[in-house]
Amino acid sequence: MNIEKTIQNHISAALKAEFDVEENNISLQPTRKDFEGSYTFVVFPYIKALRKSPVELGNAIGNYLVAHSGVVSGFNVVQGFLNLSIADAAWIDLFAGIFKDKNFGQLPDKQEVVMVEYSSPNTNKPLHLGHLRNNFLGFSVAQILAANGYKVIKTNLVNDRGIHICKSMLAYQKFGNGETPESAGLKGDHLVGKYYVEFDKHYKAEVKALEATGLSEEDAKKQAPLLIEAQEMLLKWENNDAETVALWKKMNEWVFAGFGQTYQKMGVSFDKMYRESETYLLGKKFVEEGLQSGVFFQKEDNSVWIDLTDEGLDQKLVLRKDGTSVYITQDIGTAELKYNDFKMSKSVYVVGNEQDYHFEVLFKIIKKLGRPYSEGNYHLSYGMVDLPSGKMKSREGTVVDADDLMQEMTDTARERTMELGKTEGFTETEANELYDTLAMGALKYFLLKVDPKKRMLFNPEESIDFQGHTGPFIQYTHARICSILRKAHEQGIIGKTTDYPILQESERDVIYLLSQYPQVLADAGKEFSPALISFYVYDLAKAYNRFYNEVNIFNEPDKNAQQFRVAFSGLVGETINKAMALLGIKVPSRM
RNA sequence: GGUUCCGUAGCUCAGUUGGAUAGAGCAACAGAUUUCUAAUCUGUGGGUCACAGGUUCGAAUCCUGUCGGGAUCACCA
Repeated sequence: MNIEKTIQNHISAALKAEFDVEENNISLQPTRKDFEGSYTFVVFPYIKALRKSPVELGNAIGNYLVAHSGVVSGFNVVQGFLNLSIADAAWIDLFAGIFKDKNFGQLPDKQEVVMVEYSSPNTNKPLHLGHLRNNFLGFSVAQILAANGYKVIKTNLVNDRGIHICKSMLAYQKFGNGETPESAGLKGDHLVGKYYVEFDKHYKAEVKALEATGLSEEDAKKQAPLLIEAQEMLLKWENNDAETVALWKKMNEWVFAGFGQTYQKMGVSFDKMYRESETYLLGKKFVEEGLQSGVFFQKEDNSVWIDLTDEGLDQKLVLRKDGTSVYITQDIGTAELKYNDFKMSKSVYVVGNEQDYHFEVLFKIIKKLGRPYSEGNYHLSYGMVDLPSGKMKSREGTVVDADDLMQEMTDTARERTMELGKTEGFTETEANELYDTLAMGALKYFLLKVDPKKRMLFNPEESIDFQGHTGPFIQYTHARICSILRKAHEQGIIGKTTDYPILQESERDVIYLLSQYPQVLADAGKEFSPALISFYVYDLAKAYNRFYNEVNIFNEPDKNAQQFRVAFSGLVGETINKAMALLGIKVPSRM
């Protein structure tokens, strides 16, 4: 039985019976802690039309609910707020209903395919902190949508071509001396990243030298020999030059091997990988067709553009004058390919908010081209991750490397666990698994608890915190519950949901939270917001911990109460497990 | 400069369509363990919700303006 629905229906009925008012959209809110009651109905909106005082109206509805609803046991009216107390029997009934429902937390099948594209790395440098937010978000959103009843396809569009790759390749060619990941003792992505930095160093030196000869900064940047070489290399690549392609393939393989390891540690996965090198030609084809049909136009230098001034935007380049494709060219091609593969009705792009403009343009172009996937495109635009020292800049070396960070977190988890002396009874493998679980739990929770749309600050000291509003706090609560269930099992206590005499305040709070789970899940799916789940599961863990401190299970003389509390703890543990899984976070049974 | 997002406690963040005395965590201070895991729990202090107007029974929330910050406006991806 859903208490909320029951009350809403009876308020509607009360308004109809007592005042002849049709109102089917009744909104309830949880009662503030300082007042008695569980649910509150605000009567203000109705007093004017009914010409009643708030107290009169509140009393009338309150009395009606006590008499008819079967769940409201009492009420009080403060100003315009009708606070309703719920009978224990109704809470227990609610709990029993959830306990029985094996599919609790899985919403009905929507018969709809949704694609979530995330990660989308460049193959010229290793992943960093910003990518962590992206990957955790993307994976979590995919889990949340699946729990909402969608068929979800996770994809990763790898930007494996373009001028940036050529920069790494060129620098490797010039300064690499045949180095390999094995010979350098580096992960492949880190090795390639090293040469990207190398390129930038030499390029800057060239620019400086040119400026010294009297060139303007702008001209110097365009005329630096290294950049020109890189541009030539891109042209050669697009013309399938054998040597260039061979080098490109070799370096890409290094990077993919490195990324694979990182993804595994992050605990993310994909159903399908797309490579920009496989989609840009299709994009070019659409540009040509669009040029014929007049969606695009060509300038004198042969570059191709779209005019979006009628939409309040600018003109945007879609093909360079040398015929090579740009970022958006391949995105047009990729969109087509993805749709052909999966015929999805919604497509979510998890990409940073610095690309808001890019996606606005992309979606408009798709519409102008009249593609069948013109609708349902959504840019999940998340804010940057800042450091206390300011913005991360890969070229200036102020990035936090993803691999390093995850390793540090694991080290910290190990230290912390040992300090607390909690490793007893663990094999070495189990212990290492635990450190990993805790480390990733802390990191993921830290990055996911903030509203995705907002930029956030990454404070290294706070992120490794294991107390308070953190992943490990929730994991700890789960481990505690498992401990109780183990003991109950040993003592042969079976959970049940009937014959429970009097509920504690903290038990009511927990049951209320449990009942909210489907709604929170639906909201999180609608908003694409793992943060909603994060806050929910934290609240649940906190409420359970309060119960844990106030109430004892195994010393409880009343066997009915004991059995109820075992069932109760089990359900909280399961719900924590489910909610954390939506965030991509594992929960240990001991810690 | 145009567009756009943001400004809530010392710090990091919540605050669902406008609802009561604006909430958590961290940090500070004071407590709780003969009993199921103290990575826990309880309590105290801490606020001009950037500022000024407006809308109304009622505004952190909606509207206008001002100030401050970010992103973007590339033949980079």
